[in-house]
Amino acid sequence: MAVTLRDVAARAGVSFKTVSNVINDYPHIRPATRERVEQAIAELGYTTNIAARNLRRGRTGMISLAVPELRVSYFAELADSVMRAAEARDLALMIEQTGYYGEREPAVLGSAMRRFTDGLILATVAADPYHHPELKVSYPLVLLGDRMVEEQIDHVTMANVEGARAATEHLLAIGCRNIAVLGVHPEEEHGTAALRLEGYRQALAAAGIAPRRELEGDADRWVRGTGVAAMRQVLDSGTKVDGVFGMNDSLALGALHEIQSRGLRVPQDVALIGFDNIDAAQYSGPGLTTIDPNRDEIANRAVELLMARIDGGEAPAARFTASFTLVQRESTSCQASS
Amino acid sequence: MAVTLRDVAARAGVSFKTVSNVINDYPHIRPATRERVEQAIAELGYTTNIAARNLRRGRTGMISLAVPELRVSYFAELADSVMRAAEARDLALMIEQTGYYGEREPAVLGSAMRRFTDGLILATVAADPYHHPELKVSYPLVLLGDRMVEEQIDHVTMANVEGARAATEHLLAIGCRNIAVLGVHPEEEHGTAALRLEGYRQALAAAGIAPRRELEGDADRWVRGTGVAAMRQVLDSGTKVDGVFGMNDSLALGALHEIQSRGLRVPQDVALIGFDNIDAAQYSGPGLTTIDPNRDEIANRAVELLMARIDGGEAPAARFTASFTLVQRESTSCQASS
DNA sequence: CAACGTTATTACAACGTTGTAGATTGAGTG
DNA sequence: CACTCAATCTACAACGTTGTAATAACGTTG
Repeated sequence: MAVTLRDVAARAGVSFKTVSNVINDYPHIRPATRERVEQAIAELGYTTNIAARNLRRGRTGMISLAVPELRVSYFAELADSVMRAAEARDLALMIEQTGYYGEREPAVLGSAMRRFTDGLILATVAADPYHHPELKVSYPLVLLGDRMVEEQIDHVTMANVEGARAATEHLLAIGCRNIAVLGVHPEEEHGTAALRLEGYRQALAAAGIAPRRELEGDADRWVRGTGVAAMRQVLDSGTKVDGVFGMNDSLALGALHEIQSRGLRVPQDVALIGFDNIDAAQYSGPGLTTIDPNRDEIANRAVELLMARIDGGEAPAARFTASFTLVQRESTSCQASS
Repeated sequence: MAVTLRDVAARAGVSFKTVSNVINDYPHIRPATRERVEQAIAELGYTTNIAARNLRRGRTGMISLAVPELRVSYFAELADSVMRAAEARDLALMIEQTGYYGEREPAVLGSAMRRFTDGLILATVAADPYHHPELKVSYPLVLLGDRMVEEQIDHVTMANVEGARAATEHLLAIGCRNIAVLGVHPEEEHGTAALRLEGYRQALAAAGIAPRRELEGDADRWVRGTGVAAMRQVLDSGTKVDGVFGMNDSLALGALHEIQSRGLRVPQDVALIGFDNIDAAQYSGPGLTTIDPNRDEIANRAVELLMARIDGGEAPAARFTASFTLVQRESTSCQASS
């Protein structure tokens, strides 16, 4: 069944080590020999036994990515990006799930499954940066998260505060003055919700506008359903709203639905902006303006950092914050100024 | 760095094979010995080297799942199901992507990456069952697809025709008589689109209703945007529509948007049903009635079949069609009968 | 207490690959 | 033509585990 180096060697009339050399591009091989070996490989359909190579080399060429839930679009798209980044470096990627609230993080961090791979990229949920699972693991680890919480570990993050601020400023720039924010976690001091709320408030403050609690819609999970509810909460308060910042796109899309079902027009009556730039944002009607956190950049940087660690880099923990861009679509276009 | 069986053995004062025996639950070990070994393992933080075990055992304990695109919700949710099914059997899962049109299928089938795993579950796109990549591979393979196209290979599929028929019958049952269908691929004879269209037509025929071309909305990719366009195509034709069957949920959600933005109410003016039961279907307003293809059942069966092949089962190619259920939500409720 | 049959443990040989170091070849040089 | 030095190839020993088979320990029994 399994064709080995020895089988190929026998067929080509060389030592099995020569076959190995051919495969690994050892420079000093006569063209004639190389050709004979390659032909034998082709004839026998040899493929190298990865388990043996891994054992010998002491590494697997696989890395793993742990995300909360694959079925959350943002993470599916992130996984897609990381997969491409890994592929570009000839690495295979394994995906693991830690649960929506990160409840399986400890299990994943300690998992035997992890032994399949050379290192781990962990997309933390990290609502509370001080209540972390044991991150002092003995293998290469890169964190992908909202904020840099852990001093000793490589960390790639996105510009949550700045992005949220830019989103809010965009609404201000097109004339909105009564801007709601959706997705607030009232009790939380760290984590994405707190950071993006901070950006929102910074923008308001810079424009000389005081934040108002009735414009802040709460939402625990950031999905469409809670977006609908949060929008409802704000609109039902009776306050005037001419702009909405959804702290992620799902919230914004939920809000879009609620706004339209009340007979209000987007963007004419209410302008709307999201955060994440998931695929669904461009398919809504109107298309959703949003902050693109540059997943490709995040993914590439994370894989790069991880590889450096795997290769034994002893540099101090690296930090990287990805750039973001504002993607303008119809949900904030041609707004009549207030 | 790496702790091996030998290190543990030295600490526990036994031969390294005894340690191996403890780990592998060999029955004849004295309790005292077992305890000593287990303590040594704990103290040294030993974890077994998977590469070595794989090499020795001749298998990896990993399987791979190839889907077109992870960012398509249906596949993300399918991957989630397969991951759980694999986990339940102590298998690790690797995910690969074959591209929206399956253009990377040949690469994945022949990929060296595949050598990491003991077998492959391939979610085929299979628009054309006769234009297949080389499926005569030498490793265990299970197909997950719309229809059973290949005689020689284990195949798990869903009841596309029956599901579509049930969806359409549901619309008929609540009184719809002018039922549009969205997502038609006019030139295609096989594949999901053709099958679901067939189910739609069967239901109409059984009710004594003739199909009408102007009620069939075309859509190449099945995403929200094309759903909007397909719905527009049908409504712009000026024909009366009181029910819509989206051949998947994304199409239906796109249609929902188009319908509502024309001031029509769902379900009062137009009832709407989808197919797939993706998460987003329950977050729309109104919630989307849809056909649930029972991904968990599909996933479990596929993993089961694959394991049997990996274990050397020589049974003739198995076929399995998952059951489906109709999930009723508001988009088809309390419809005033026509 | 010798002989026996379990129960526990261990020695040894793989699994298929790559790194190291040594052996061979062959061309160029004095 | 011996001599040197690359270029080319090969022998051997790992990597850390598990399967096989042999050995050691230990109660039981006659």
